[in-house]
Amino acid sequence: MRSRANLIPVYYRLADDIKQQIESGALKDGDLIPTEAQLGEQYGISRMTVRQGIALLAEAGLIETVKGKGSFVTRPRLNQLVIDLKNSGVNNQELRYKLLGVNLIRNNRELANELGFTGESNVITVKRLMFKGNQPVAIEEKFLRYQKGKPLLETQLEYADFPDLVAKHQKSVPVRNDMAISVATLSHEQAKLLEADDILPALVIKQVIYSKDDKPLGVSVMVCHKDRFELKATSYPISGRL
Amino acid sequence: MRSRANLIPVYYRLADDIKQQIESGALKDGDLIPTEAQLGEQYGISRMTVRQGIALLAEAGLIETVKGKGSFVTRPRLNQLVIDLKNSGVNNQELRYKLLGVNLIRNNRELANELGFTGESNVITVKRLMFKGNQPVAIEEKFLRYQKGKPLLETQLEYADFPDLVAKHQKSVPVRNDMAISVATLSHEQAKLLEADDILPALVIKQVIYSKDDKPLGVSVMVCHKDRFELKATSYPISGRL
DNA sequence: TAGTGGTCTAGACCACTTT
DNA sequence: AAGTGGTCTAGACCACTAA
Repeated sequence: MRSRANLIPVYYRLADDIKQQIESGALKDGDLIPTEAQLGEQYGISRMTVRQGIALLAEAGLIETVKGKGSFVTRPRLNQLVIDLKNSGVNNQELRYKLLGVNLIRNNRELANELGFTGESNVITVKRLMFKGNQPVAIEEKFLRYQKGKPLLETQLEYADFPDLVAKHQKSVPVRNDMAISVATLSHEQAKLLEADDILPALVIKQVIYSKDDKPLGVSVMVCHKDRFELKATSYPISGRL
Repeated sequence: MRSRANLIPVYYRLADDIKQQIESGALKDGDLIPTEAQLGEQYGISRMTVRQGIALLAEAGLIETVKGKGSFVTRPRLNQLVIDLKNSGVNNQELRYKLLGVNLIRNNRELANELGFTGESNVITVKRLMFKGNQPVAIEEKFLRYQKGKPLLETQLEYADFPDLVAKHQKSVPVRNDMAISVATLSHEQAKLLEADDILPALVIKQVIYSKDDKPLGVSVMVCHKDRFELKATSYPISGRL
């Protein structure tokens, strides 16, 4: 029953109406929203269409539906924060890259084991320096499980982000990326690259990308200048989709 | 057309089948999956049911559908990492809390302004120490916009996480949580609380919770012992729901 | 037993893309 | 013009929850 004048689907309008009621406080945490049948009646639409709207709200984390009971209002899940490496902070548009070196380290089973690359003894390393303007902000070192017949292209090495690079070089499909954020002190060499003092603390961001069977395919370690780099996250972006 | 023997919905089985094909590499990045009509034919189900399965895959970030064209396989979005404060690392189950103090700071418009609490001059502060076992791992200081007639309960102060506390104390509904992760050096006082050396670097996690109209409702600053605390994130969890 | 959400059908018309 | 996905209908039966 979409109005001809506007292009907004009915189910979307329904979802937005309820969202407004939640954000204004008219519907509070724990409240039941009207049943699907009631909403269908109110809006003069079929139940399947109502369900589309309700699905949107559930996706956004604004409601939770329980079979046999109804749909309850829940507070948005502000405990879940999302780091978007494509946009916020890390692989930002403003950032420039300088390739420091690419190496194929052969027959080093020790290193491979340390990285979790089981059954492999050859490791590819890629080292880059990240700049904001003319200031170096971070050193990034990537370790890739060696994959025969999947050469790395120059352009990828310089510009591709880590998940992309792994996807391009590996035959296994990458399905998970784990990140650990910690603090370390700059080594002499690192300090020189970042044009910083020796003893300066630094933010360390380590990523490990896994295949379906939990085999590590690649490891990335970023060492970031504490005053020039800040990692940002925001709450579950799905909430914003409505 | 659900089999009587199993309880798994058809649309779910369809989605899982395609997921397997993607993760095994049979369907690659950029490939078109069969059209909705074709899938309906293959599985002997109606188009609306096919669409339910396709919606699951799109939610998981495994495909993207384009009107008039079809559904394309996309690599899982490993650039989006999720920090789950409820489970991973921060407000962990294993952590214990010790309340250090609660204060109502009156008539301090300077502090309120600094926190972004426009039009407010009273600020509530809550300070806690977080323990893992008997070791202090982090100092957490929260600043809340003062809200008349919404007292803070003892149990909330000691156990509630930050978004919860804000939700309980504010009349405005919290809708966004922004986080910034940085590095600092421990002050003398902080070092003493964390039973650490004075000059030790520390991980600083700052959160700001906003209402619908982008008014800050609360600020939380966590100062974490570098060797006892590691912040963890993992790729978009929706991918795992299938 | 009555009410709820979960699954599914067999159609329809539309907007968009490609040929 | 033909094919695609997007929206929507008016039913149906089921599983679960509550009284």
